[in-house]
Amino acid sequence: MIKDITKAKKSIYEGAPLLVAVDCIVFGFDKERLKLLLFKRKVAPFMDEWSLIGSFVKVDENVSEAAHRILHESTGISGIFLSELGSFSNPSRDPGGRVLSIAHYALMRLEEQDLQAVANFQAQWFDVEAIPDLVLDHNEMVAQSLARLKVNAHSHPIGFELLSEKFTIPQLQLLYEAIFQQKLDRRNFRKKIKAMGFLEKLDEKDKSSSKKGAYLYRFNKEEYEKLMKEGLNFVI
Amino acid sequence: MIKDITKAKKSIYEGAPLLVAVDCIVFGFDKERLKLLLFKRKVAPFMDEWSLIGSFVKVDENVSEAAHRILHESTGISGIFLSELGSFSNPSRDPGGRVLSIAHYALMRLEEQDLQAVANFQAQWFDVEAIPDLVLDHNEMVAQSLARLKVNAHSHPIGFELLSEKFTIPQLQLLYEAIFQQKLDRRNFRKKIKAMGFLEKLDEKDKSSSKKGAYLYRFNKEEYEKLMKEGLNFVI
DNA sequence: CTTATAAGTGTATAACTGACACTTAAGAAT
DNA sequence: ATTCTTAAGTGTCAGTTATACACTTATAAG
Repeated sequence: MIKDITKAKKSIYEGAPLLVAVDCIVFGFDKERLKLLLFKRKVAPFMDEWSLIGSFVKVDENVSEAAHRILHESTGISGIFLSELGSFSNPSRDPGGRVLSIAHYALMRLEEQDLQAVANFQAQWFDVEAIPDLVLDHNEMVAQSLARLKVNAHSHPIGFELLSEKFTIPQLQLLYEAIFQQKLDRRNFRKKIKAMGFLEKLDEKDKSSSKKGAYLYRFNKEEYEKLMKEGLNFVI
Repeated sequence: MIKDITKAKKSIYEGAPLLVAVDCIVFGFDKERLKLLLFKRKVAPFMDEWSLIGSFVKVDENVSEAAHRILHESTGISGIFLSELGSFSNPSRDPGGRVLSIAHYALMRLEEQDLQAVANFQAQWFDVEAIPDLVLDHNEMVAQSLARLKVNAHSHPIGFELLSEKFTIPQLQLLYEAIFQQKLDRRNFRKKIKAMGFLEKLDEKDKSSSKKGAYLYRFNKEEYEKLMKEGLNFVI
């Protein structure tokens, strides 16, 4: 920090600037499986290889703004949950130059149109169980994001960023099973999640996955925030 | 990322480079209280104001290496636990220029010599309950670090980075009380921490804080790592 | 009207958490 | 020598929470 910036510019970076980029690890949930958004690069270098979406931070924006902007420019997606994962700064991580990337992971609800829409951007949703080889250190970024997601899911109702406004309890359970990568007991899951008190049962049913149909619920955000302030422990 | 680096250098940063710095939030524990290491700046700007230690990342090192190097150069401290907190990137955070800082928090054992040694570097250990106004956004960095420390202390035996090799259970309890900012029950604390199974009782006593003396313990790292792999839940 | 399928529900046992009070060791004071 | 002071060390019980587990119900399909 602020030793002498003018000197720093000259002595540290002259002729070999350090560029700052943002990469986004975008997770979505299509009511059954956890998905990851990837892009097929259409230009050199790494033409035709799969990659996360990312670009450079501009001088007049902070990194969070950059992440939102880049995501919007590259996919049309906006207004979703984004959280900083951490920096990836190995000096030789990018053969094209010294680029430090601040990875962000994003969570979004996958509606029908999202599955279509991203195709216009040469993007594709992959099942997290079947992620291809990615450019640079992007596989490592994905692995760290999944680990972070697992940890955070224990203390935040992350599920609600990933589900559409109305969802069934079996859908919510599928999501948590995808995040934790383990089967959960149906009865105990329902008991716990209901006991937390921020689910609102609706009078509608979703019959897309069974004849009987499952009741739809809604997440009561006010109730949740009240509970968080009191120190909710969200253990599934 | 990697759209076209040559173009990026030109169009994004020409004449207004974005510099990358690292700031270190260094916590220590002196067997009684949680402390924070601060520096009195001896040069303009912000002469004579208190500040965290930080400097610029060099082109041939990653940010973690930079944090260790900067800490060593500024304090003589080396080989301590360091973890990335996150980026601070408000474009106007530093009036001297566009500097993005990646904050790292560090935990260290405070031995007698450390209390002396830092004086040679115009540094001073402050009680975390009494931190002065700091330059730039450093107070915010400290606040976020304390919050992170609180969260992490629940899932990692952070205490052991902050205590010297041999410690008593009452010292360990004081540390957790400082981190969580609440009193804990002596009997229950002892019960839980012992049940975790990675404390080795020694035949020595520390009589610095009572006539009776408290038994010294040692942290068994192998045992701890074995437990972590099996999925230890470190809840104090 | 039978069948197949996923949704929905309750209970009993074990494990854990949290509250709580007296005894002990040893130096200090008399 | 005896008493006093101080922090260290110890166990139990009650309440809560976690886990394991099996049958009934609603409805569309055949």
